[in-house]
Amino acid sequence: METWKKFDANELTHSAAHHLLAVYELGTDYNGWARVSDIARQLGITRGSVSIALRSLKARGLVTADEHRMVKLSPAGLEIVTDLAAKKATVKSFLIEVLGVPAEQAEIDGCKIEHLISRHTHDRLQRLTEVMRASDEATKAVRAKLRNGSSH
Amino acid sequence: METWKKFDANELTHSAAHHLLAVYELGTDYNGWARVSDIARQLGITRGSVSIALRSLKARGLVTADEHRMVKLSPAGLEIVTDLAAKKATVKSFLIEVLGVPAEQAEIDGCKIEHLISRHTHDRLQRLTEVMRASDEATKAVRAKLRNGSSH
DNA sequence: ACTAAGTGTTTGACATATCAAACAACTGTC
DNA sequence: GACAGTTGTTTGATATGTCAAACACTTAGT
Repeated sequence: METWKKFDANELTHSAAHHLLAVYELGTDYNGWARVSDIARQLGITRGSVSIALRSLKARGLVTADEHRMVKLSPAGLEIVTDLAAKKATVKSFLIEVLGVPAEQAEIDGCKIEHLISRHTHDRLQRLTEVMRASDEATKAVRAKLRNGSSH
Repeated sequence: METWKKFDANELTHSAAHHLLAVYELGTDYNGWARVSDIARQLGITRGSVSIALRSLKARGLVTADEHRMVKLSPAGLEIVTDLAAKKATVKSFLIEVLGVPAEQAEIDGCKIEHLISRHTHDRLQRLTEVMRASDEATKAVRAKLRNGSSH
């Protein structure tokens, strides 16, 4: 069974995923552009580390830089990060709303797994989260059962 | 937000988790004892890599070796791996039974996240899986809604 | 204009996880 | 008992992700 080795056959490492997310989030304030320093600050790592990480993201065509060293997501990078942001949101909603995990723990767990789930799992998880949000009697009953077992 | 950096503040890396699981699983056939070669074969990596990985697991007191170089989980290692095996089972059941993810994809996704979820999330996920297995009318109705949305 | 601060890069270091190849020590077979 | 195969370890290599420190360049303050 060699499934476990496919871990790093992911498109994105944990580190790369968060660098891209940082560029994306910082960019919303500046028309898509972000600076190395701000990325470093946001991720809590040094400018040097970001500089090196961006090197390979540029090489992979996921980010671009202009003559003033401002950094921006490429179309390919934007596509990846959009997908990632959707997964992040779904996982977080699921953990908090459906499972009832405390927000802080949901943040920690979600952060670790958001970029690892497949398209398929994401779709199904999103569907489940939507269904569980409904307020018909059947759903309410299931939610109630779920709550009762919380003293685990 | 520095939550993301806690990724490797995990007790266990992906690699360490799978080495421990391998010792555990191989051990069931031999009274708890496993050999480096068998671990390597099971994980699909070289004996050398396993040898090095075991070095640090020994140093951390998670596995022990006897005079014939047979490897065994320590009590601490066994405790960790028992917990891990439970998470693995829960995540897999959830993905397959509740989400309806195909078994192979569930294997891939589950393998990536099983060792990353917290105790809390595991408990809640287990509860959800149990609740969704029930065959009362309310649960059936929710499962039906879930299925209807599968054409995503 | 000068100085101080901030910015991006590079370098050398370390840790993890892997490989291939070489090695020494058993195990088995004839 | 000798030779072949298997086993566990070590070594040197590679790749990623991080750090601190040094460097050069730009920006601001006065």
